[in-house]
Amino acid sequence: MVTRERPTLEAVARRAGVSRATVSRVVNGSTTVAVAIRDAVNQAVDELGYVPNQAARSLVTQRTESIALILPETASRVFSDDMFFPAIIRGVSMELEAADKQLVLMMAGSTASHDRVERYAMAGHVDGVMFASMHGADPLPGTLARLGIPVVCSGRPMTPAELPVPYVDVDHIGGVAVAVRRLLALGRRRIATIAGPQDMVAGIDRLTGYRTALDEAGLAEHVAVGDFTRDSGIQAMRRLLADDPQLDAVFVASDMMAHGALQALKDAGRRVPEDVSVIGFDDFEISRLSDPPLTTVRQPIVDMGRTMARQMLGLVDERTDVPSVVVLPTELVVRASA
Amino acid sequence: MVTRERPTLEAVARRAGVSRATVSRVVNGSTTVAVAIRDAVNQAVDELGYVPNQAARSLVTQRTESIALILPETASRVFSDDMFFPAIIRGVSMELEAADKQLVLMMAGSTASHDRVERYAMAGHVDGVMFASMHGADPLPGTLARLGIPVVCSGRPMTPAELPVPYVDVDHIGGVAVAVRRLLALGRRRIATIAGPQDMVAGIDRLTGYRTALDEAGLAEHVAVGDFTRDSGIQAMRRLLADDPQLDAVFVASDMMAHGALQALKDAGRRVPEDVSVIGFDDFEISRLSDPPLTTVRQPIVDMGRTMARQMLGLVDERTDVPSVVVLPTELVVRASA
DNA sequence: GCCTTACGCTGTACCGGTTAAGTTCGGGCG
DNA sequence: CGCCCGAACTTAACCGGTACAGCGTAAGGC
Repeated sequence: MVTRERPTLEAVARRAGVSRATVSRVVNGSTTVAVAIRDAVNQAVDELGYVPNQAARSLVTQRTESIALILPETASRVFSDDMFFPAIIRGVSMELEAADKQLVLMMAGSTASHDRVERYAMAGHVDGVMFASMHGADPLPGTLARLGIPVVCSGRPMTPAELPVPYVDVDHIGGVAVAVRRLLALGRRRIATIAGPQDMVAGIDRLTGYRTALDEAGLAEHVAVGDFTRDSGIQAMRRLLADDPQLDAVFVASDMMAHGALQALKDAGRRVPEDVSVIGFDDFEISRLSDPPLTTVRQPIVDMGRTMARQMLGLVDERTDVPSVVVLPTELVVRASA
Repeated sequence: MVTRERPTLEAVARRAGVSRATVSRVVNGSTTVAVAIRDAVNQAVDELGYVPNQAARSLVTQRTESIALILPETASRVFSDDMFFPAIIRGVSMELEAADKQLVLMMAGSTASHDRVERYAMAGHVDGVMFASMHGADPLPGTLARLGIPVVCSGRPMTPAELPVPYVDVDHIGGVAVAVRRLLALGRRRIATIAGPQDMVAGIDRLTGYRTALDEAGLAEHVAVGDFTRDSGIQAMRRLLADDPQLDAVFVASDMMAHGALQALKDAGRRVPEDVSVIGFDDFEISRLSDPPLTTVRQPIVDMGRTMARQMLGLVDERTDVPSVVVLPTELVVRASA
C-alpha cells in the first residue's frame, strides 16, 4: 500500500512560481488575483492533483464542514424495522450534500456514548450537532448549546426551557385530533388508543391529542402503552381487547405498532374495518401494503430531516433569519382500515 | 451563542506547571511520566475541561480516526423500504464505535458526487473508505486504493482484477442452490426466477446459482429481471405468469421483490404455497410477517457490515493478518411459502 | 515631476497539537 | 571521587494551511 505523498500548497506554489499565500487565495474564492497568475496556479494544481488538507484548514479556520447526527438509541435498536431513522438520515443527507457538508453519524444509546458525543463535539470535529428523536429530558443538547455549539433537535426537547434549543417537530396533537374525529364520524364510540413511550415527546403529545379529542366528544378513554415496536403493538392490542372486548376503534400512535395491532385483531377474530376501525401514525411505505391497507396520520419525516439540516446550516453560518422552531403539518391518509 | 474559548494544551501545561510536551504524553498513553506529574496534569485537565483539538492532532499524525461509508445510490433511493443499507450501517457502526472511530456517511448516486467522495478522501478527512453494494464496474474503489487509501467493499467488486481491493461477500451461489434444491425436493419442476439487476454482483451471482442448480436437475430456466424493489417484483411476476401460467415455483433474488411476487400471485388467484412455491433472498424482518410467511435465504447483512468494518480497522492499523476476502455463509430459513 | 492611493503579491506569524533532539539530575560503578 | 548512563522533562521544529501586515509597482492627482 503505497501511501503516495500528497502535494501541499508549498509544492503548488513552487511549481507556479508564486507564494503559498497566493495559491491559498486562488484555491479559495480567487478574489483580487491577476488572471495570468490565477491560471498558472490552477494549472499547477491540476498537474499535481493538489487537494487542500482539511485538517490544516480546520486548524486555522476553526471549521470542519461536517455536521453530526446523533441517533439516541443503541445501534441494534435503531434499524430494526422502523423506517423513522432511515428517513431522517435521508432528509438530512440530501440537504447537507447540497451544501457540501459532511454527515457524521453517531449512535448514542448508552451513557458512555453520551460522553463520547460530548467529547467529540468539544474536540471541534464537527461544526454542529443534530439530535434525532430523544428519550426523556436528555441534558446533552442543552450542554452542547451552552458550550456554544450549534444544536438542532428533531422533536421538541423535554428539557426545562432554561436554554431553549432550536427544533423541528410535527403537529402531533392536531394530526391525532383529525384521526379521532374520523373515527367519530364513522360512528365509533368505544375508541381505544395504543400510546407511544411516555418518555418521548412524540408518545406524550399523541396521547394528549387522543385525550383532548375524546374529551371534547364526551367519551371515555381507554389506553394501553407500547414502545413504537410491532411486538409492543401486538401486546397492547391484546390487553385492550381483554379489557374491553366491545371496542370498535383504536388509534395507534405509530405504524409499526398499528401493524402489530392488525395482527392481534386478526388473531382475535376481529375484522378490520368492519368490527374495529384502526388508524396509525407515520405513513410508512409498508402501510400502503398491509392487509387491509392502513389509514394513518402522515408525518413528513424526510422533510423533518431536511428542515433540521437547513436550520443547522443557518446556525453555523450565523444567519439571523433561521426560525428556531418549525412545526410541520400532518395529514390524514385514508385507506381501508378506517 | 457564546463560543466559549476551548482550553488548549498550552493552558493545561501552564496550570500544571509543566511543558506542553509533557501534557501531551500524559493525555496520550502516559509512558514514562512520574506519577506526581501525571496526577497534576490530569487534575489540570479536569479542572479546565480540556479536550484535545482533533484538527491539530490530525495535522501532525495524519490520522483522523474516522472512516467513510459510501452508499452508491442517491439519498432518495437508499432508504425507500429496503432494509439492506440500514442493516449495513448498523453493523459498521457497532464495530467502529467499539474502536472509537467515527462513521462518516456519504451518498454517491451521481457522477458529481463521485468526485466529491474522491476529493474528500484525498483531503485526508477520513482514514479509509468502505463501499456498500456497488453497481457495475465502479472505478472509484480502485482509484482510491491506488492512492494508498484503505478501501473495503461489501460485495465482490466487478472491476477487472488489476488492483484487487479487499471485500466481504456472502455465498450467493451456494445459498441459491440450497433454495432451488428445496423447490425440487417439494416436487416442483417448472421453477422460474426473478433475478436482481445484472449490473450488480448480487444480481448476477444469484442468477448464476439458479442456472447452475436448474442445469444440474436438467430443467429449463425461466427468468425475469427486476431491480430489487417490490414494484419490480410485481411486474416480473406478472411477466413470468403470462409466459408460463403453469409455473409451480419461483426463486426470487430479494425479499422485497418476493413480497411483490406474493402480491402479484395473490392478484392472479394463485395460492402460495399450494399452487406456487416462493423462496426469497435476504430474510428481512417483514418476511416473518408476510402472508404467508416467506421462506427465504438468510444473508447476515449486519455481520457483513461488522466484518467490513473489522477489515477496515485492520487495514488502517496496517496489521498484516487481515483477510482481504471474507465470504460469509447463507442459510435457508424455511417458513410457509415453500 | 512628485506624492498619494490602490492593487496585487510576498513574508510570516499563527492555529494546537506531536515528537525528535537536547538538557538536567540522581545513582551505579570503577 | 569522577564518569557514565538512563530516566524524566523541556525545547523547538515541524504538520499544511489561513490571514494579516507590509512592500513594490503602476495609475491618478495636482
